[in-house]
Amino acid sequence: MKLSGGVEWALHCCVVLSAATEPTPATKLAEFHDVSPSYLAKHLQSLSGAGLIHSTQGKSGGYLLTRPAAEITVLQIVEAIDGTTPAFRCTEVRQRGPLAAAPENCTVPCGIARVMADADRAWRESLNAVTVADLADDVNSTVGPTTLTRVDRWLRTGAP
Amino acid sequence: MKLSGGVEWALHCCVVLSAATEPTPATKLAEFHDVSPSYLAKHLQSLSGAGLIHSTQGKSGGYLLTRPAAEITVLQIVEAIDGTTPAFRCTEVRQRGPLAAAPENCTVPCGIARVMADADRAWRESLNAVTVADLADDVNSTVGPTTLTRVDRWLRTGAP
DNA sequence: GCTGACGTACTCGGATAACGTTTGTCCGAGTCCGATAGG
DNA sequence: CCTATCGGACTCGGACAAACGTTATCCGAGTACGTCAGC
Repeated sequence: MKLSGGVEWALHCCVVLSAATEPTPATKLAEFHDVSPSYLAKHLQSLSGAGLIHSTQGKSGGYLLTRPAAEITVLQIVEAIDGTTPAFRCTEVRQRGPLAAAPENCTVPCGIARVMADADRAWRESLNAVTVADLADDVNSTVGPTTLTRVDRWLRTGAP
Repeated sequence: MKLSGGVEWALHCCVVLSAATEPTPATKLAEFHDVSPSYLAKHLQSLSGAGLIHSTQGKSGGYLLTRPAAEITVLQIVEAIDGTTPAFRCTEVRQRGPLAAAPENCTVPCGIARVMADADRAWRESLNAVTVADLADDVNSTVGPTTLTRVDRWLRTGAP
């Protein structure tokens, strides 16, 4: 089981965008994180398609969060990049083979599918309990109180 | 994020093996579930390598659980097939780019990595709370009390 | 009748190809800012 | 001096290849059982 690598980039980008005071183009975000601009653009499009960020075109265009950072959860970002389909997909093995169960007896998921679905739910609930604002606060309290302010200044002026 | 399809087969096989009274060859398990024998064998090898099932060769050889079903958790099976590496892998983005953090300031994981690790832990704890014996009980209480007994009889004789 | 060795058939185990998904890249359509010319 | 128009450059968005991992398969090494010959 592997999560798409773009999830990490998207999360960092959202934290950065929560500190941005004006639209930030994808190239700036890519330069800031030192990653491939083309590939990052692809993931930002996914975030845009999910309605988490809003894009404006033109000379001073770029991306901006559509909601306050406290109203965007980590789960929403993960699902925007990685999709909402559960990791485990039941193929109804019990309905195959010589002792197959009849379809009319399979109105409820089998025990294995239920266990996996419960675990998936626990995973998603854990991610849904944290917002982008929480992540931003963590950065400020860990690295330094003025970190995100300096990030915003770098995005606007390029000064460290 | 997608889980290996072999996980489902491995779980079903372990439930069946918990009912088996004598070594069961891979071909029987494949026939019972109506899946590819060669590919199922590969996953059974993974389970064997993890020490969850024991293999005996020869004419009446096959696979058998190494422990009582109540001492084998779903998590152990999932990790045997899918590996123990977490779904999210932190690439230390914070140490890259123009405002990179110094490595000596990165003694603890960043907030994003912590959140993802917490979710992973919740997922694994949820899976670790269920044993193969629980799954077997569920089958007996859902389909019928004699289901696994009939499965064992089919494995030995071939009679439905 | 009992014991020992042998042959056979069946088992697992690892090494080997084909497919699909993810990753990575590129170019085109659309839009806003600034310069410029006219009133 | 103010305003309307035009040009240019920068932005996002979607369509197009390459690489990795998963899926699927095969054949070889090893072992326990059944048989058979000898005692």
